[in-house]
This record gives sequence, C-alpha cells and structure tokens, in this order.
Amino acid sequence: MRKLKESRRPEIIDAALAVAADRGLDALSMRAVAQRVGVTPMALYGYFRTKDELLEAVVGRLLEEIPPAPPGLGWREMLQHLAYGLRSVAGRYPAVLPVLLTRPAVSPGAIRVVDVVYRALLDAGVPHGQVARLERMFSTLAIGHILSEMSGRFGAGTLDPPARRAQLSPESLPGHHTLGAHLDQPVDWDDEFTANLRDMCDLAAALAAADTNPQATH
Amino acid sequence: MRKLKESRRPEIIDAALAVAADRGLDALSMRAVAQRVGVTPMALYGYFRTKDELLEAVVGRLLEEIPPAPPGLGWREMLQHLAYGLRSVAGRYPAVLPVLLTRPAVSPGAIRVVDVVYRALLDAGVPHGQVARLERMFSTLAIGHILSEMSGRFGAGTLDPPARRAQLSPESLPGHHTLGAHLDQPVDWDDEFTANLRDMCDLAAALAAADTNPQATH
DNA sequence: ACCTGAACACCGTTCAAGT
DNA sequence: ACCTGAACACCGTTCAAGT
Repeated sequence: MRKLKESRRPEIIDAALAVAADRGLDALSMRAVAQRVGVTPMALYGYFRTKDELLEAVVGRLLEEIPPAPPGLGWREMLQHLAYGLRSVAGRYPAVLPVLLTRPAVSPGAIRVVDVVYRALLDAGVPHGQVARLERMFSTLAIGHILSEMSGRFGAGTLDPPARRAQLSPESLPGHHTLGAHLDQPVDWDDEFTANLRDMCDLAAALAAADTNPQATH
Repeated sequence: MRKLKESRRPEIIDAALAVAADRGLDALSMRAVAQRVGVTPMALYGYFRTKDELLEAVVGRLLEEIPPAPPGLGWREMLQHLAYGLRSVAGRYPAVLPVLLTRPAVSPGAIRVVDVVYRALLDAGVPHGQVARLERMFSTLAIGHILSEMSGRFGAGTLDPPARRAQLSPESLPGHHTLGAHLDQPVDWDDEFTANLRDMCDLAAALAAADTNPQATH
C-alpha cells in the first residue's frame, strides 16, 4: 500500500492513449507504454499500482476529450451530443472500449459525464428514483453499441449472411425466413446509432409522462 | 488454410467451459484448456485455427445451454425467458461474457437465439424493417447489462459513492447534488434487469403501434 | 491422422539494488 | 525520490519431427 507518485501521471496516461491509438488493444501493454515514456516498465508501478489502475485513468482522460456541450441545448440534444462525442472519441482509441464497459466510473472525468446524463434526464422530467437506472441503461446501450460495431459483432463476419443461414434448415429459422430480404441489406451504423438514441430519448419521455399522469402508462 | 479435424471439438469446447467456470477469464488459456483435455497445447490447433475461433465455438455452446422456451408464451414472455436464461448461463461462465459482446453470432446456437428474438418482435408487430435493429438493441443492452453488472462497472467500486463524490466540488456536479440520497441506496440488479427488459418491450410495442397508426407517434 | 517438443516473441508483476 | 535489472510464472503461435 505504498503512496503513489503524481508528477508524471498525465505523461504516462498520454503515452497509453498514444499506444492504443496507433497499435491497438493487444499492443497496449505496460512494457509498450513504458517504452513510449522512455522508461523501464517497472517505473510505471510508482504511479499506478496495476495495469487496471492505469486503464481506469486512461478511460477518465478519454471521457475528458469529449467536447463540452454548447450552452442552451435541450435535454435530447445534450444526450445526442454526448453520445456522438463518445462515439468519435472511441473511434480514435478503440482499444480502450472494453475497459469503458467493465470498469466503474470512478475518475473525475467519468463522474462528470455521468452528471451530464443525470441533468438531461432530470430536465426530461424522469422521476428521481429512475434517473440512475436510466443513466446506466443509456450508457450500457451506447458503449455496448459502439463496442459491438467496432469489434465486428454486428457484421463483417467471415461468412455473408445468406450463405451462413443456408447452413441451417430454413424451417428451423422461421424468423429469418419471414424477414428474408430485409436481412441482406447493408446497414448504416451511423443511422442505427441515431435511431437507438432517439428510441432511448422517447423512452425517457414516456417515463416522465407516466410520472406526471399515471393513467397514461397504459 | 489446412482442413480442421472435427472428432474432438465438443470435448475441447467442454473443457474450455469448465476452465472458464472454475478459474475465470484470465485462466482461460489454450494451455489450460489443453491440460484439461489431457493433451499438448499444440494439439488444439488441429481443431481450431486460433484461440478466437475456439472462443466463438464456446459462445455458441453457451447459448445452446439456455433452456428452450415452453410453448405458448406471449412475445414479452419469450423475450424475458431468453434474457433471464442468458443471465443465468452467463452467471455460470462469466469469463465468456466479453466474447459474447465482441464476436458475431456465427455459430448455429447463436443464430437460433437471434431467431427467437426475431420471432418475438414480429409477434409484437414491429415493422419488418426495424426488427433486425431492435434485435441488436435488445441483445446489446442485455449482454452489456450482464457484463457491466458482473464485472463491477455498476458498483462495488473501491470508494463508496458519497466519499467518491466528495472529491469533486458539489456545485460542479448539479445532477448528483439534485439526486442526493437517491444515489446512496443499494440497487437490486435483478430488479433493474427486469425493469430494463420491461422498458425494451414497451419500446417494441410503441414501434408496433406507430406502424399501424402513424398519428400515434406523437 | 493425430500429436509432441522445442523455440520465439511476448506478457504483468515482485524484489532487491542503485543513484 | 525516482528508477533499473534480473527474475518468475505465465501467454499464443510456428515449425519440424515423431508415431
């Protein structure tokens, strides 16, 4: 439980982002970061207790790179601005995405982002007791979508969809069969991200409406 | 591009699940799986070209462990059954979760699960052109929630929330300040998972309603 | 047809020592 | 106060060889 040094922390975090940006997730090692800083791997352990702790700090810095929202935006625009900002920052450092979805928001930068979402949902009129849940839902969906998209879960598989489906008997996949040609069209992930955001905002609005007018729930 | 052997694939996949189940993600190595099978690490490469390919097969098998839905369920119950099933299977093999969110659904088991969701959304009356997007949204949220919860993103951080927030000036976090005590209450992740599912189903119902009655969108 | 052994180029982290 | 060097116990994967 030694006390950690502070002086060169920002320099090390920058080096980690640089490694992630131009050599990917698998290359983001303590050894690579150390080399970029110009120091022995063991020197990093004076600043971060473990690699996990370094990654946590990296996520915080990444979130701080999201441009601040211009003043006077409505709550939907605030959430959109944040989500698009996250998406473009993540595009620059895709290696850090899995960390975003598995580590808690403990750094100041991360907490500030959470606060922006809280404010937007409060503005939308979401009941106080549901704001935290909706923030988690919103962030899970946003990060999960970006991660799925960038890691190839959503497409660009090794087999094209029609050939892949042909491996299974058509009657065992009635859903795929009914949708047919709809499944073979290429998808614009930008549009899909936007549509998902719109749906999440509609959901927040519906929860707000159900609160002021309980009969409206059904 | 050698041809792969088939004979012992199931045995190897089982061994991988067993390692994941009782020694966790970090221990899920080719060497550990090989040892469990009783074979040299290099023998595995006769059955899977890379570790990634093995993990893909493991995910397929994991999805096949979700119990099939009893007949006669409504579409909401089908989606709930599937989501709860995924959650409990994932609880048995938490090591495999990150793979679920980053690899495409290419195995027969994975495609069958997607088909169940397609069928449910079609039953709900979601327009054909939106079914695939909603399936991706649903799976992203479900897997993302389970992963966030099990990896500790949602809580159990190193600092308790009030102490953590105290590190920042209260006026820089107006959202947290407004929510106050709401943020200090413990959360039941089971309830939250259920609430998120309900919201997703409501969303599907709303999209279905907007389709049959366009004026109802606003 | 199936498997092994040795090797290559890596990991995160501990510990004791150096300036 | 800050950093280094050597070591430990691991990785995924290639290649040539063995039965």
